[in-house]
Amino acid sequence: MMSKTFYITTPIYYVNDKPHVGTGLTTLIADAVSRFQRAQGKTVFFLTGTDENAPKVAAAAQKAGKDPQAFVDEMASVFERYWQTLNIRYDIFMRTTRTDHKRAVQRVFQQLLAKGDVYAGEYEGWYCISCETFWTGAKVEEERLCLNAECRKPLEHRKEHSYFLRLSAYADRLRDYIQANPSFIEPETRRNEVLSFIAEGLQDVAISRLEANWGTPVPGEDNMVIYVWFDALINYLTATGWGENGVADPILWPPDLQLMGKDILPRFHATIWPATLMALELPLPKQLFGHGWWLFKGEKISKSKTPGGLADPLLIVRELSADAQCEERFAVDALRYYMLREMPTQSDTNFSVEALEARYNADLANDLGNLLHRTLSMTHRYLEGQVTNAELEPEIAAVFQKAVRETAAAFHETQFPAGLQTAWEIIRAVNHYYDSRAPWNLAKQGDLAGVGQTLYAGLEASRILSIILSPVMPSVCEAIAGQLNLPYETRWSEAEKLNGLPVGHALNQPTPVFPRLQPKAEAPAAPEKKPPQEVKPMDEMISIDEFKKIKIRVARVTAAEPHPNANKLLKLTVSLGDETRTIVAGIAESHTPDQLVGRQVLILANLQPATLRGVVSEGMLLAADIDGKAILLSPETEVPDGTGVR
RNA sequence: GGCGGUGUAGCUCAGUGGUCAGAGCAUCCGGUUCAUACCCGGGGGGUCGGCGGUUCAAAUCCGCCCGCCGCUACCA
Repeated sequence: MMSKTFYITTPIYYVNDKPHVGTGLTTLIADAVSRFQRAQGKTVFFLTGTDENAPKVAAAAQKAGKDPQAFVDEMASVFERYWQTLNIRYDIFMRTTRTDHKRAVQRVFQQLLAKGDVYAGEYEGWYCISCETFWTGAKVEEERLCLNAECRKPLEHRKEHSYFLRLSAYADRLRDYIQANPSFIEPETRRNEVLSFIAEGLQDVAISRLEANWGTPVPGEDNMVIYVWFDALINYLTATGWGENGVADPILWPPDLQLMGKDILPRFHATIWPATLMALELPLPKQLFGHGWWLFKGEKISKSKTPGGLADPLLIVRELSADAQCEERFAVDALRYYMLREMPTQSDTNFSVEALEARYNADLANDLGNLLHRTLSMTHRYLEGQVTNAELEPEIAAVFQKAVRETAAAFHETQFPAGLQTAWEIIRAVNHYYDSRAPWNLAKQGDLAGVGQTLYAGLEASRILSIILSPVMPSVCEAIAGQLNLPYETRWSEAEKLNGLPVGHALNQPTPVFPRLQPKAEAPAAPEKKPPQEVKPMDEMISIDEFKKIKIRVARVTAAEPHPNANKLLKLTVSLGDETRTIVAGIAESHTPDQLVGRQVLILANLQPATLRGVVSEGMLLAADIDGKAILLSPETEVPDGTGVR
């Protein structure tokens, strides 16, 4: 029987935006793991792809004036181009618009329906069209805004016939499984998060949506499609050909490693997904790995705050390549190295061009590149470019072997920062060794045998590095092998061997792979670049008539007290002259009650009342928002309470 | 607020009871010159977030507090 293939996946990405450094990181980790596993002799099946069945996609296509299928085709190819440029070698680019996928999803649906793990019911609740999610809870009832912090759009009340996945029935099994198999969810902090998420109680999830035009139709229903997340998760299964007969291919199934950002782990990959597999009586993935996020200057990457160029891997590569005068494919490898050397695992990590450049110079130009270059230069200068001695001193050989072993152990655990750090021990050891042996002095003394023996350490180090670094920097490693006049070798077992360069082997002339980055001349007080003003499309504008519907009035705070049942809210009593109202405001973190009494403030007066933690609020306090901190607005001079604002 | 993390040199981080607490980068000094102004050595720089406790011995275990992060829950 054939041995099990190493099956590794990234999430399939939403096609409504091009890749950024976040999706780039997940995909890069997957590529490096794939290359490493291949180097270990495994057959690898590496899946990435695009999630195309979201109703939002159809809407975006319509807006762009395109046919939805043409639109997703275009976006899918944008992703494929990105991955090609970053030298990502996947085996399958999965797309959920594939008919075999859709058929297989329907098969899952029918199978679970027959078993009772999917049941028909009625869904009533608040729905975010943009996020394609129903939200529940007191907060939603009150504010009717999407709970997704990035979205916060108004929700729509929907009551619809729906199908549910009986997730609640799997909560105990899931919890037990996770506890019995700690390596199922890594790293540990994610595992704890998932366990507490489950402990809070898993609700059955609606897995159908009313929608006729785009998505995977629910079997036997008109105008109903499968919920896009449920549809998307199943891609990992349908990509293996499961849909053909409903039997999992034992060569491929289950996945060995499923990578993703931490945000989509608890709610989807660690609950809905394994519960679905349990319901299908299929083995669960061996491991779900949720890495942390890249931050920009300590803040979460976001479309509004992060300058576009910083988040686009291709622009970063292009700029580095231009600044350093290195080939673009090597700049790609430099970015790959940086991302994996500093990859966020437990917590989030800052991403910065400065840090990338620091790694480039210190690790790649000064260490890796320079070691190869000085070694080859001396070989040509003293030994006519030939290997004259193929015997490593035992001490240095031991260092190499230990580093190769430890690097492999770290890569096996997806610990690239540790693995790369260990690999660099080899470089450090050779630089030390050169310093103690001073082959340039040996040459002056005519001890060419000594020179040959010393330089052999650098040659072997370069050969070994060209193998063990190739999961991370494939193009660079190929170039190193080329300068050593060796065929490009990626098999790890060849790195474990010593003395791989025979006496008499002729080396090629060295060329710097990573030319050193020169410190940028201080830009002569470049004027602060203003981001181009975004032109608001007309549909975000409102008419004067719409504005006239909004009644803003001046009110005086006559009393203020903490909300009896909430710690971020204050309960205010305000006077509008002829009328007194109670207003609940979320300003307890920025204001104390006594700071407010007597003040004039602006309120939105014709807002529907809402109950907030048991207190009816009859209006909304207006305030400027500085990172969530409220700065209250007041009239320029005292005016009669209740004065209207226009 | 609840739950889970985290806080160690200017920066990024190792270090889960036991020599004066470590590495890389940065910085300063020295050496070297084969090499991409590179490499090698050395120095400076830390009350290991704070306060208590356990112990012969704590960055490491326990308790409380503070800061930051994540999930979650009331910022109309």
